Amino acid sequence: MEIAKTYNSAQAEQTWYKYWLDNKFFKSTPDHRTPYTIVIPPPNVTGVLHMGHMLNNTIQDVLIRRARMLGFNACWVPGTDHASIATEAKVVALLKEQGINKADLSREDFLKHAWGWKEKYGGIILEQLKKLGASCDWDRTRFTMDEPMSEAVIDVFIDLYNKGHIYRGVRMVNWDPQGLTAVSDEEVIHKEAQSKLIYVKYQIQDSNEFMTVATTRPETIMGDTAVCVNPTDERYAHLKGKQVIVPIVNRVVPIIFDEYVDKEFGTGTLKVTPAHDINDFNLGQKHKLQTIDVLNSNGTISEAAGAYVGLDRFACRKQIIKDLEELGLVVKIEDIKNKVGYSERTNAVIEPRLSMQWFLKMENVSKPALENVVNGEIKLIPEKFINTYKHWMENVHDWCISRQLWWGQRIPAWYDGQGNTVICKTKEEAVEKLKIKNSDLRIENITQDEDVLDTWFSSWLWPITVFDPAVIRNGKANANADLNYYYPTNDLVTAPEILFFWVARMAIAGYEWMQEKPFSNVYLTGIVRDKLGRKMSKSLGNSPDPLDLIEKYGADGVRVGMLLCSPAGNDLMFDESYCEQGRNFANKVWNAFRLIKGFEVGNVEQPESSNAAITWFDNKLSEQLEIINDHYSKYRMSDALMTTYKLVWDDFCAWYLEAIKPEFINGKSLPIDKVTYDATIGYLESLLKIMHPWMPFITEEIWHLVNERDAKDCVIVAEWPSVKGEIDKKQLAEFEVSKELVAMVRNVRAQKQLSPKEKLEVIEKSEATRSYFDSTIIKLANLSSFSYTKDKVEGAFSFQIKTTEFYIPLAMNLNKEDEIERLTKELEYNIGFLQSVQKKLANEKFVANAKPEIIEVERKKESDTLSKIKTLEEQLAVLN
RNA sequence: GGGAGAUUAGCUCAGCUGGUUCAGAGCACCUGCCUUACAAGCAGGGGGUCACAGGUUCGAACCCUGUAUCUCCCA
Repeated sequence: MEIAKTYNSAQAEQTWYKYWLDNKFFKSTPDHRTPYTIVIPPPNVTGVLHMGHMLNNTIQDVLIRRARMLGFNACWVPGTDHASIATEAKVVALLKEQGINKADLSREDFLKHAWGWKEKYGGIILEQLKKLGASCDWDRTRFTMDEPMSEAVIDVFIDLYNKGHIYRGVRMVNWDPQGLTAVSDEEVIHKEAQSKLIYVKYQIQDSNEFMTVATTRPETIMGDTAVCVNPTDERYAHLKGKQVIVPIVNRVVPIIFDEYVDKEFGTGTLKVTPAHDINDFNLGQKHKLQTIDVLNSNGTISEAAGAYVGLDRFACRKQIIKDLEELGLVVKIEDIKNKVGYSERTNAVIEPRLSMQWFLKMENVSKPALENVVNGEIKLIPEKFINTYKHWMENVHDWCISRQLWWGQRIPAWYDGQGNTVICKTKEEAVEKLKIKNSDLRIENITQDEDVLDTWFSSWLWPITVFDPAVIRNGKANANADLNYYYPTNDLVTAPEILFFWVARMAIAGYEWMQEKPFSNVYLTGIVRDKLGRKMSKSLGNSPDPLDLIEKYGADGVRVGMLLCSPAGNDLMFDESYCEQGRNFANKVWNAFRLIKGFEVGNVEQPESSNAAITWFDNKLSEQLEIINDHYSKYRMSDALMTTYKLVWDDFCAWYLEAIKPEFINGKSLPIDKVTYDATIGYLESLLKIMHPWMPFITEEIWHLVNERDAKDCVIVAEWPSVKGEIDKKQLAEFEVSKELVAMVRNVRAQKQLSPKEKLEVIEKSEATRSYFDSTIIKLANLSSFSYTKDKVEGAFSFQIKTTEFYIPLAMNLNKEDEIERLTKELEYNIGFLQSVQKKLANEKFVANAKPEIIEVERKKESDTLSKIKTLEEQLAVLN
């Protein structure tokens, strides 16, 4: 059979993904086995795969594939998030392209368009995940706005309302003037900006005196209802009880005194605009000030301002500065740096705005979610995030859950137009309930709240409702079989940026409705950045398209590449060269397979060298597998991968295969004996299993090329190899010395420019007459013989490994000067080393305080070095 | 402004309880090889004052204090 020299990834990926699907290997249903469950962080339904998804989902797939091989009933639930604001923005933009204005559409018509868009483009990202090899149970695919999932959201709202955790009120919210909706604190991104600090003069009423107020937001002057100074500020003490005139609108407002004002900032005076700043709002509440909202929802100046009506807020800012200057009221303008909030979804500058919203009281519901992370019931990986989590949970604010959008779950609040409100699922129920409150109820006057719920108000239920959306109303005691079996899930893999958005809230929901954590471990990945440390983003154009990478390097190559550079919780500086490394590794594996496949089994005796190599690799495999398992248990993914990489490349390919490879004589490879061949196939299969979670496609491909197999005999469902009971560490150490010896011989060849084909002789100075790996050494170093002597061999090239001396008799004459120089250097180093060791041992305090085993080690070092020095001196004596 | 973390080779990172010849790995680099599994490879090699300054200790990359720089989170 002709096997291609390089591995063809595209072909294998297509074949095996389909094969796995056809054989339902990803499918999970409850059975007698222990479940291992991951719920996917649902990507936005409108999203396309980016590098962050790649990283995130590769890690999940590695975990789920390994769990499957370990015999767990592995279940990875996929799905998408309706992402209300992002999706609605996209649909609005799309309609605009078609010349349709959202404002001209009814709610029903708009939703029809939105669903149409979702059906057409939604879920592209799930198809892309398949290219990556994601082994999700696709039959379980969920969408946060699926009918049953949405119903659960409403159940939750009603439940929380009935428990008294939800209230409605006028509060200062983060308003997105472009998306025309409130957004939560977490959806505001604060960025540093260059701003102008304007010093404006306000005249004191009935006086010619002015006071100067510094502001970065002069366009809100029309909403000023006070000027505030610090009560301890001497400069303004005489103004107690006075009033000032607000420029432009000439409103007379009081001067108030409050500790809140920073004497050092600006002029130590603050204009108070309760409608447009949270702190001013608080001041306004405290001092019972009037609130004048001078902005419309879209960021233009409102009627209430009395000036500049209809002008955009930023245009107004420019204009008002100009006008104030003309009035001679501007003292100076300073350039300052300050933080400005932007909407995460639309990038518009956020406007603090008073509006009627729904809130969830967080104080009580969040308690178990805090406790159980702090006490380790839910583990965060890496642990450093516990501090961040704790800090946030201890200072958690009430959650604004209403959004002025249409795409999402509509708030189940019903009004009768006469001031009565009821919370219930249907209009029919609302009628019944309102009737009790209002005897003159007119059904045509009943309206439902126009707002929808925050997207996170549905995704916080994800680990529960993907299994049983009805559990909220049925109660935990009546949970279905799926939820009972799969909940709590095992691992959650997500980005630290949504620790509060999502992770904390899922924990809250878990304890609220299941009285149990939603997951045991939260693995937090880093942000994928480019080589220069910049976040990958569309606008920068620095993000490669993951699908292009897959095409170029193969899915396995990209998976390996991603994980080679991804420490948990730290950002990763991604570079395509990692994918190249991944692809090269895949190719290495492919070629190892080609070599083995090319062996011709003959009726020959097993060489001693092969027998020894097998014994060694048997130990090595177990030793390394143990380390790999340990890395997995600590979620050290890169380490687990690198250990696997080296086990395959260095131990298996570079040493084992070289040791057992039949000799090549007269243009023909000799046959291999059956015992060695079978052992080698066995090792290859074990390695394929160990590599499978990282490189699912190539391992499956080779698995089926190695042997004829039954339809269901696939590496994806093969049993994870086990570590053998007793690992012979001594033998492993012995082989390390042999490797060193082989390397030394190769080194000598290179130095003396001897061909690798020329056989050399090596003699070891030792009491022994043979050791276990002699024949392997002869093979690997290409020796004519490897023998032992009790006496020195004169005139031969000599070197030491540990404390043992070796000789290589060479036909050519050694250059005396070179040898003396080499040996002298080594001698000097050893003398220096001896001194440092002896100094340590001479230190009474060291001997008194250090642990005995440490002192023992130092003594050993001393004696070893002494004997080494003795040997070197003897060698030099001979040369001189 | 408040909090968390980082700084180890050219790059990306390990270094877990302070003690093995402990200063490591992978990549990159340099030298030599087209040696019939693999040039996407093989063999060999160079490279770090562990950010800086103090301190604790018999002993510090590791613990403490301060400084500098960077990153992230929150307000």
